[in-house]
Amino acid sequence: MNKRRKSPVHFEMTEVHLCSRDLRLQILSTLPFFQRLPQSALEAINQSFTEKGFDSGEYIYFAGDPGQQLYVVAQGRVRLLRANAGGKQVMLDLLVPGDFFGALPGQKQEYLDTAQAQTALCLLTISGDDFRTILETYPPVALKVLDVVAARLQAAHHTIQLLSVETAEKRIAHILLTLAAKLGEPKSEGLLIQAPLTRDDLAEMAGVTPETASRVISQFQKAGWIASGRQWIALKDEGALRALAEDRA
Amino acid sequence: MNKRRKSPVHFEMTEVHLCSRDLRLQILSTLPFFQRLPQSALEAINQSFTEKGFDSGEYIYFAGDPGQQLYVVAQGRVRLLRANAGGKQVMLDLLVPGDFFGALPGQKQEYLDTAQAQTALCLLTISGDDFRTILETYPPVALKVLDVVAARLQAAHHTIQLLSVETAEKRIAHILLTLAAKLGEPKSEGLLIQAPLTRDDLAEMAGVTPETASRVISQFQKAGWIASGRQWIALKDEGALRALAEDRA
DNA sequence: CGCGATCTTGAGGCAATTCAAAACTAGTGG
DNA sequence: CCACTAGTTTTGAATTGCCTCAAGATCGCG
Repeated sequence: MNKRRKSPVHFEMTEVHLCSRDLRLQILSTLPFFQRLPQSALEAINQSFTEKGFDSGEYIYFAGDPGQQLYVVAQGRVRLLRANAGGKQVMLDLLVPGDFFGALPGQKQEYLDTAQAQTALCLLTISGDDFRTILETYPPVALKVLDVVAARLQAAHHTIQLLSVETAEKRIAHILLTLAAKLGEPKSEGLLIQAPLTRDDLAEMAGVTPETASRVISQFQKAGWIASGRQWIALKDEGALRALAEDRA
Repeated sequence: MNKRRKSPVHFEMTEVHLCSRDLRLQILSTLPFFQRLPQSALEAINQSFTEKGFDSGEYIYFAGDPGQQLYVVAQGRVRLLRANAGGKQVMLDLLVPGDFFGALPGQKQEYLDTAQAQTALCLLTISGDDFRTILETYPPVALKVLDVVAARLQAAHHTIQLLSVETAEKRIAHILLTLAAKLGEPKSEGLLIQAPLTRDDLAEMAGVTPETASRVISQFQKAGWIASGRQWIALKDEGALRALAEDRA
């Protein structure tokens, strides 16, 4: 019983992945904040971006590195991390295509967090100054960016609340629900989280140790709420998880 | 020994405090994001704001309340809170004159956190729609607001890191340093944090219980790093605290 | 002076961590 | 095709940092 299944997640190849030229424009035009811009503007903006590929596991930059680049995920997933002196780290965010990260507007000369490729990656990048110029040139874009950053602030506040007042069990339930909403795809196993997700990853998101994450996952599995294996998790009973997460259990 | 001193913090009166008419304009023009605007624009913006007073302890709004108002602190201090079903709460931020809060741009129809007057208060308020109109009318303002929100996101990420990987002791050291940088005034007792600050407040900021906060404060006091009494704390040895906070101890 | 609120301190308990070892998985090459 | 191996996951036992519960001390105010 409790047989572990073969991974249903389709992993990207691990070689560097460059975006094709037309893909670039397509990605840019799909970005929520560049929508409704005239084609000419998109062309101009496209000029300012450079593409860059990364292998899975590679670091894009480290906290403390000097730099002012802004990145946009075209393909793949990026882990945004912070580590303390003791080496323990948190995952602040898991970025998917369309998300931006790096030097946010009005930031100092150095990166405050670490960015790592979770999968093979294609990024579009632009200097902070050039990005600011775009924002100044196209005010509607600035408003869109503001909306995105404000939404992220709310998400961060939610995380702070979880870390402060909730148990490990509830934090992990919350994170599974968030990930499923962001990356979930219906499969035979349940709502599969489409990203290679180790126990360590989960632990870093929930602010617990990998062992605790594993114990909680086992528990959820025994309850029949999820299915999971190596580097993947699928939700089978979202309602039950939500009930637990929201104290309605 | 360890005699407790009389509170050196000057507490505001507890009655509702309304801003004088000219104070309003002065406050608005002092706001970082309305600077460099022509006087005429300031006048127009001023029209859109309404003033509102609150007693110390009063709630401005609760999480879940429907509403779309944006608030700017003119005088006093505001606690931004989130509570869970069990009643435990976190303080997300302590807002001082010039800070805004409430319905951030592009937000749903309800408040996600709770705002409470920590002191007698004078607020300026504007509807989310009107604020958005201002941002659309004056693009430089939108950029300024973006900078502020981005900075808050960084601060929130820092807090997440603290809560995830640091001990109660270090978290409290961090918070004292942050508060001192924001509200500190040099006094004979040391760098005094100019706000009524109970152990409960500290506990809510650090994500610990009031008892733990008290124990840590006692410890810091014995080490001679801080002085403290009822509702106040002053830093005497910032360096030592920073060394502890940054793992250089 | 006495009351209510704040703060301190102690003792016991518990959730989560640490340390450690075993079980499992997926990919590798014989 | 199967055994081998490196990485991942599970599980156990002991430890600990923080919480809970509770009493007592202290402060500031009317």
